[in-house]
Amino acid sequence: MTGTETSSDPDSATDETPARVRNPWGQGDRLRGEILAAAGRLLGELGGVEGLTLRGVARAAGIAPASIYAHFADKNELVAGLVEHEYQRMAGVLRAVEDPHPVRRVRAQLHAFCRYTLGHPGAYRMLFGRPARPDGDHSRESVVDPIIEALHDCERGGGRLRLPAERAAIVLIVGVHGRVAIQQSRGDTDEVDAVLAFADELLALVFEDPAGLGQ
Amino acid sequence: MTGTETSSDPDSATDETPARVRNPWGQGDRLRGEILAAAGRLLGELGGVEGLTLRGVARAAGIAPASIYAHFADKNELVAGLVEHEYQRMAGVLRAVEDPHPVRRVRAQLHAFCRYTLGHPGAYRMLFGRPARPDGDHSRESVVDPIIEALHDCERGGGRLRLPAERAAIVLIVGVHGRVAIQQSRGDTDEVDAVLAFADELLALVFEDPAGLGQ
DNA sequence: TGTACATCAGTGAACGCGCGTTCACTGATGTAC
DNA sequence: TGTACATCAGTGAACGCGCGTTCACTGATGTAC
Repeated sequence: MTGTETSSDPDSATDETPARVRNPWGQGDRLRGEILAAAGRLLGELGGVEGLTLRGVARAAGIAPASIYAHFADKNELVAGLVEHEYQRMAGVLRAVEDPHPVRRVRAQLHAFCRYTLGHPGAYRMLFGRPARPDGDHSRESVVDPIIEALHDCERGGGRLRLPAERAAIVLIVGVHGRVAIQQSRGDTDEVDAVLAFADELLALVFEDPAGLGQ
Repeated sequence: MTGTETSSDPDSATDETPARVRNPWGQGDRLRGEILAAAGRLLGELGGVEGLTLRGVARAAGIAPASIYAHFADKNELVAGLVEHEYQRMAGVLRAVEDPHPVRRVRAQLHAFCRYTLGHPGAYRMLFGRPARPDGDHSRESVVDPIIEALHDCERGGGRLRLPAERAAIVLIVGVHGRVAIQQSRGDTDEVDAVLAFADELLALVFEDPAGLGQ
């Protein structure tokens, strides 16, 4: 329903968009954030970076296409900025997970990952569906490391893993990643429960004694 | 190195392409196959369906863009045809796996899936990276069912699974799927061994007694 | 206090390009009589 | 055997469109003297 404009000029926001007030002196950088936010919204609507255009982002942000160039050298830089932006949002969600009980923490981390990526398919596809990532592939540190940490805590608490914690963590997020990807490719991102159940199943597999997990 | 054309007309195959001989009377359908083959090649070069254009396919096939319309109503139909085409190729590879020993068969199936998808990143991304699939989602039958079959054979042979065979099969291909996706997103599709090792790890997790797997 | 000027945030119109699609056509191969 | 015509595989040129990008600009807000 985004293409229902009646104007002949697709750049103008005809439907009484309230003519954005310009940012005050010295705060021109704020537009950068607004552009990224608009691009992020668009990412959600489009389901990925595929149909993302500078003109579309400008339209969504209520500015002229040319205005983007004050903040990003070209389209590539916009996309790179968007990748970083969306990556930080996701990493923030994972970092926010805390639970004194280590097994429950791992579980919560996996669930948070599932919920967030299912809720943001466009961002997910942009971040994980392409050989274009925040440089140095620091997704490892932010996504895997907290899980390794929690698994170590599990072992200290007496839990017995069937794999070294490092490998187990990878099995967990890789598996969950695959499950989310499949759900996405079905276009069925509302069906969260089945994905969470899969995460639990995987978690049980990684421990020697699945029965004792809950305690 | 595909864009090194010196001509001003990007549609003409300037670099002495040998001016394709037209198909004989009554065999016009052969062009359909040639178009799909050319599109498949392009898919590999582009790493996905993203940059695929009718004009590009025509160039790769050595025909005029207009000639495609004799075989596909529009671009969507071309892509749909390509999905079906590539899907059949992949399913064929999996179907070809056979081994009397059921555990080895599951392993070979997983490895075949890994090898094929790593070797065809563009096709993989087209097939699994989007809510556009051969209708009815028959990927389940062709990919998962052979694995379920083999797992049942494992059980009949005395192997003990930690999960019902149906769930175990899903854990296996979903996990392997995730692993491949990550490898793809790193752009590192030559590193096959690590992916195969992951598949083995997952396979061991699914059985009660990993040690007895080999026999 | 006034005024000339610099700086800032952002615009509007234009550019050349490759795209998907249409349409009238060409020339070789077959068929009817 | 000849000839008129139908059918086939495929083409070339053109169309309108949205795209990324450039460039000269506008008008408000600050600073120097």
